[in-house]
Amino acid sequence: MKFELLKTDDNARLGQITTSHGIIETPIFMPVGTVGSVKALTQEMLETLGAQIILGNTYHLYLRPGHELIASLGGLHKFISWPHPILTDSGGFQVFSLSEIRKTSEEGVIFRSHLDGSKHLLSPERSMEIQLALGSDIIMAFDECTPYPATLEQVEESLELTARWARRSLAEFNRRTASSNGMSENSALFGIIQGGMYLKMRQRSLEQLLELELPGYAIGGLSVGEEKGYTYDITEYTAPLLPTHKPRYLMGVGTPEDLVECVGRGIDMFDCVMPTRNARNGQLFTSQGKVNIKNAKYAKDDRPLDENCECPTCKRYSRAYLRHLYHTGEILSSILCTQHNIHFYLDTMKKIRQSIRLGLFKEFRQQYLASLSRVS
RNA sequence: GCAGGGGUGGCCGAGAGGUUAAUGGCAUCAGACUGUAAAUCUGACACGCAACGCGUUACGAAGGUUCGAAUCCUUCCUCCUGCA
Repeated sequence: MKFELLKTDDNARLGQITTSHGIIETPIFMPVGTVGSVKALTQEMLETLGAQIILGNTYHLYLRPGHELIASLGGLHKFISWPHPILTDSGGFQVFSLSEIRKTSEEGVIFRSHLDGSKHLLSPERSMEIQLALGSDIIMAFDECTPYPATLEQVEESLELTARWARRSLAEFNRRTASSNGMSENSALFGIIQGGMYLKMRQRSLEQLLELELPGYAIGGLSVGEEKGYTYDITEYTAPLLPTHKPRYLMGVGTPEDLVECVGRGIDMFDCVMPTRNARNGQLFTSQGKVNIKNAKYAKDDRPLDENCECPTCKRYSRAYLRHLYHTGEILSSILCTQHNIHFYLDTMKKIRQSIRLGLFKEFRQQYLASLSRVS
């Protein structure tokens, strides 16, 4: 993996990540495909929409169908027929989201499978083994996504654990790939900064992880229920302290506004479940703001969802039809709505990149944010 | 005609004298969703109002018994099943 910083415009950065499965233009949004599928979309559709990289999840793919099975079938890219870049999350987020059914120790985390209740240990070593078996282009260190709210002491303890796990992740990565710097021919290991909502703790976490000189860094533990101001403040504080010539990934963020705001604070990569999940629940993102397609007011509305949108959904179908599909529970509802939302997110990133290229990011940001608050 | 069983809020369906404006489910309306245990979850859902309270009307219809009835009695309307 190689990262080139092509241009900056204030704090916004235009760059390019080269992996063995292709080039990623940054800033980028990465659709989430937890179990080897971006829900409701085919790989063909993702390609048509211009997705450059998608996510997979260590915990979920380990449970089903199993990383060994995937490895025996030639790796995740081949298994799901996605010849483009893939990033896998380490399972660190499941430490947070499955807190009811897991137990954390120094060694790692014991999960009770949400599928059958069986016990499984996920550790830095295990996470590396799984992600390498999957053949992921970008591998995330195994971390603990610190919950919110948390006291200073809790945050400190959590970030220290994440740092120790990061060291172990790196050691295991190097051991398995016979490399020395978290970067093999096929994969690169990214570290994750924790530290809750405390700037000092963020700095501490950052210093610990920078020592490892990993090929890329992520900011984790945001958008976990905190007030929006924190998300931006922590990002604004943390991002500039990360190495200039390495990619910066803000994990799990966010809304369209978040993307623009955080590119403006120096972020290169984003992923979020929001466009896909919300699409399935009838909430669509448009150039004029959010639209709840289930609302009665769209029953007789024969306009396209977003008149400014070039996606296959908007070019062909009406709001009335989309509402009908949602209300009748048709599978096509999820498909068309997800297609639109992913298009909207990817298109936003494309416009962001273009504006940075032209040195007009600030103008774009202002105009974009203003348009989102229009009534639709 | 005889025997038996029913009619409950938009629909289905509980409740069998008093915390019942009436459990549930569906439908409807609105909201939420941020490294996916999510095609999920939450709220509203008789009507009116100066509305975390008050008033009115409600369990096929009309009477009645009772301090009190969707729940008991009478008549009527109506639906279903079996036998003729």
